[in-house]
Amino acid sequence: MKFQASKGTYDVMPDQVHLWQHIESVIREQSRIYGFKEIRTPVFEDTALFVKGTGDTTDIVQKEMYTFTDKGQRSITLRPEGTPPVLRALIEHNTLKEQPCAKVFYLAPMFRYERPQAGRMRQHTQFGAEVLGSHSPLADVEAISLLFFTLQKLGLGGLSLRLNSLGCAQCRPPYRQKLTDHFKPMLPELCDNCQDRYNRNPLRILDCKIDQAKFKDVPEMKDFLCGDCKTHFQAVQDRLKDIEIPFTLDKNLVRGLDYYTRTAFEVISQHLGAQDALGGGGRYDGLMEDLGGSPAPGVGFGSGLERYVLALKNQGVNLPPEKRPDVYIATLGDEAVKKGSLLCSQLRQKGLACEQELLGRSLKAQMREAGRLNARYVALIGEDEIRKGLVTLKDMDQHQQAEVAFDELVVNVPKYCQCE
RNA sequence: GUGGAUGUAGUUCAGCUGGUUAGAACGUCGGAUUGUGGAUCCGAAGGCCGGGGGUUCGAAUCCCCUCAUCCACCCCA
Repeated sequence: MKFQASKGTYDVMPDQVHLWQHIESVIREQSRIYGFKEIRTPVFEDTALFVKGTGDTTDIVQKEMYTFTDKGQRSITLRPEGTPPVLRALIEHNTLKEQPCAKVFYLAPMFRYERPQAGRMRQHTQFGAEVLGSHSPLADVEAISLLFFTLQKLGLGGLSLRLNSLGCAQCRPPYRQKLTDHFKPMLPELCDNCQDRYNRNPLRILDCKIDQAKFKDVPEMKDFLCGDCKTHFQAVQDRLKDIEIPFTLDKNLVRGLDYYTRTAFEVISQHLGAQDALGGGGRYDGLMEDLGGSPAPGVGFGSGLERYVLALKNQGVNLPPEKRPDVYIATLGDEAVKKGSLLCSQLRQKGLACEQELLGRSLKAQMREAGRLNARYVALIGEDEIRKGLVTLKDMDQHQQAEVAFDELVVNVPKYCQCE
């Protein structure tokens, strides 16, 4: 039996970790600048939270959830998306009663049972953010701009933002009716999938790539938007223009989740394959109430870090260099090994990143190792050094070395090692 | 869930229509330099050729099954 990572999961090995840490630190810093506080919720929740929040007509709930029964006979689900748990937590902790508006972000693993492919994993990591309590178009722009500028800050290029308005509880039902009326006569001509969508959520038919050609004279949401929705949508667009976020209107952008109202958006990258959305989101003015909280509007997004990584690699972005070890301690002989291990410990106490030989290899091999690790200095201790009570300190960049008294080196490290 | 492609040293890959001890590059280890890295040269280690079954005198190579990975559909981040 040879074990391997489960289907759709992967390991981030040590040589890749700095890329992830870089992305995560940019995300945290951007979130701070935009005034979003981090929130951490459990990896699993009561299954009903997603059935109710995400929506039982969605693919996520219908076929993609990791659901199991625990020993207490509770139905538990590994979270497939971040928004319902976040709202649950805000409701549970009465956050909006203490403050009228809350802005939170999360950076956490999500789980969906899907067939893996480029940019789609069963366990993936999402950066998401939510603005709760505000109807203002500015709230929409807060979410969109955090997403967009964070991607930009990371050096992701070839971005485009697509925008649409799905209307509200007042104006969407009539539109939905109009849409079903429109599709009814042509239903037999539509693909199997769309026939299914017709019953589940007719708006999603607009997303279909196969039948696009038949959609020429389909009624459009924009002609049905109520006055408030129209004003809101226009204001979102105006504010985006003010802050110079380019976007295109996409009347077919529907989003797969049931809870969206008004604004829906998506950021896609040219540098990705079929799964080209770096992030997407929208407004969900009814969701707080659906989940048992006091009515409150909200808007947010989710975005996939695996796709950031893919896109960054595909476009060949270079990253800030990894931190190098300050000192590599090379030793020859038993006494030297003991002395070296003491030096290593003392230098570490002083805050230097130190490595020592653990395999007892030849000096040549130790030097090669130091080179491979890109150590700034090598502290060499052999029999000569032991006899004289000193250390040969080699500057690996300058190819120079000098002898320094052991005690002097430990006491006065900065004088000898110019370390960042 | 559907379709296509691919599984050979640690890694990336050769291996033609089946024919002896399965190769290269990079990496690793050692040596040239008995105590000094990245370059160069020399050498070594390292493979149940994804797994199982079948055809054959003979299978990495052909057939079947299976598993896995990748890509795409679907859907989404």
